[in-house]
Amino acid sequence: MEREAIDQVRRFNRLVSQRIGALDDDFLARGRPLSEARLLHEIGSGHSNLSELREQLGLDSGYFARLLRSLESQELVETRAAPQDARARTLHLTARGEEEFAAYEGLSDAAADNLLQSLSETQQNRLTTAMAEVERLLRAAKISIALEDPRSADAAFCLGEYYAELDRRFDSGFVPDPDAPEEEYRQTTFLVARLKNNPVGCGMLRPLDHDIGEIKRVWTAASVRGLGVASRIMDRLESAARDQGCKRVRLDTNGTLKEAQAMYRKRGYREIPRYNDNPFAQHWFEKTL
Amino acid sequence: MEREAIDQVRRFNRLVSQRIGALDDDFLARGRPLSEARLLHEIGSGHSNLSELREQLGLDSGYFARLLRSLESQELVETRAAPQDARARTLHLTARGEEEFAAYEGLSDAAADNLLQSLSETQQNRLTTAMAEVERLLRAAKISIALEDPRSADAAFCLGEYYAELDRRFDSGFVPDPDAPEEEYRQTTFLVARLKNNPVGCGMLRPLDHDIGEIKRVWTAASVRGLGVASRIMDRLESAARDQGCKRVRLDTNGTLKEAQAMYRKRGYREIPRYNDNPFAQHWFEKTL
DNA sequence: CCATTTGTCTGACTTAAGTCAGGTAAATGG
DNA sequence: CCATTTACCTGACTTAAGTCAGACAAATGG
Repeated sequence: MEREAIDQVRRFNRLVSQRIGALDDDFLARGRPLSEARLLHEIGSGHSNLSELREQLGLDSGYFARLLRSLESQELVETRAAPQDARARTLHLTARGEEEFAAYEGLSDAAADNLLQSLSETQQNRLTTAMAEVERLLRAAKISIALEDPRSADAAFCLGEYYAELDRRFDSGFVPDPDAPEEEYRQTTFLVARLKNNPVGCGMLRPLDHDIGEIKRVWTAASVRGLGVASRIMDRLESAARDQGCKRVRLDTNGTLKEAQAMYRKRGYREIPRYNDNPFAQHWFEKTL
Repeated sequence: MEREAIDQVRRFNRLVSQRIGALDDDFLARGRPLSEARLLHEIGSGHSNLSELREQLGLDSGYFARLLRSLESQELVETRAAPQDARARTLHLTARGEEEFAAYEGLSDAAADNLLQSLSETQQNRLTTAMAEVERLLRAAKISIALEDPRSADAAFCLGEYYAELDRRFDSGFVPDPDAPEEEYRQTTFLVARLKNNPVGCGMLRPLDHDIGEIKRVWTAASVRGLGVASRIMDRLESAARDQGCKRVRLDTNGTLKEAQAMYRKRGYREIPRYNDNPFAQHWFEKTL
């Protein structure tokens, strides 16, 4: 199973990189080095900030400057001083640049369409559906989850976002608890999910009783919802609880958080009577580990 | 819809080529140019014929020789004269080469596993399933279907394979009709499906009555079954029939060809009474276009 | 207001990757 | 058996892609 999955991924990579390689060569077809074509494409797609773009493409600043000079000498791109900072530069396509950009777009579209056209309609639909799934999951795989100090800046950011959302969604609004004492922090397992170093989710576990843990503050940024981040956080928190010797975990929630409740039930949580005096809680759940 | 599908394909390509690029760089991590690493990998995977491999990788013969010299000087690869032809050479890994090959394999496995490990188990299954689907369909998309003279070598090859298979599968064996007269060929629409110029499927349409066409000899090579090639051939034949003014198409089949019958029914064919005297036919179908 | 940092640029270099024009020896077809 | 083809090789070259050290001017922080 394991072996099969790895082989599938590797076969996929091999096949796709051939295919994609072939598509990329179409870029070359317009008689321009690939790096220039790519840069032109990025500028045309609205990246007008030089340093940001260089950072994103991960290129050496000298090399990048030279690529720009080349595009300028072809009169495809103009650079202007940035309004706020005379050292920085902004990038813009000229009219000719726009034309070239459109030509590349047309080529890329044609290549994609060509691929689709060699399939029946049913197959086309299956292909795009499967591609969307692969894309979604590759995106999800880029998100890493790690232990974090609950007093760190990233933890604070996640909690801030979480509280703001609760305040928006609860009928009664929401006011967070005051900060927990040091003692409590020490016993807390706090996880942060990150996409390229940006925090996009969190969740925590704390002891409730000698063999019961409580899961709290599971949050996912809107930008990454539907990627199963909350599930992965829950997985990790539950296995942490198990490692700490808990037999059961509990959690509470508000009636307006329907998706969360659906997830809890799907993960095997059962509704139980009120076990705390949280004024914002309307449902209480428990799962036996 | 169209637009969305194209965008999905392009988004997928972009995302995947980044990911794959990152995987490929891992090859570089062993301090060897990518082309050498790739060549080593191919030789290790059992490609021992120099000219075949060069052909497959599409490399210049001079360049290829140089790559080989480099691998030889690193004592990773040995070349020997081919037994049947003293001009040709065969390629083999040395013991050190095997070690390096195993190291690359390990790295690739680790990269794939690393990707999988950052997903939940459910997500891993979904990812590999979707990848298998994409792979299957990309493979299918490489198959092109084109009009062909029914007397060409490729058509003869397909028909030969088709008849051989019928002979194997029919309880009574199978003996093909003698060649049709020129007149009949002229009215026949013959299609051949090809994968990289190798014929892997065929199918034909001929007029049966003034507004009825007959589909015959739809065959798919075992190596590409399950990729929907037969469906695509049927699509093309039916639309050819429509273009020729047919209102209905008919076909006959033998009882042992269960998959074919299932496909016909799925495509809207209904069983009808015997309409010809084909001694090998046991079922007759018709579809209104 | 001055030392330092930041954002961009130039010049001099390297490496990977590939092309092209021949050259040699074995095989092959008439 | 000889002219031609085939399979591989070498040497001389090119191009894309990138690295690195340092230069310069604007911004910034104390």
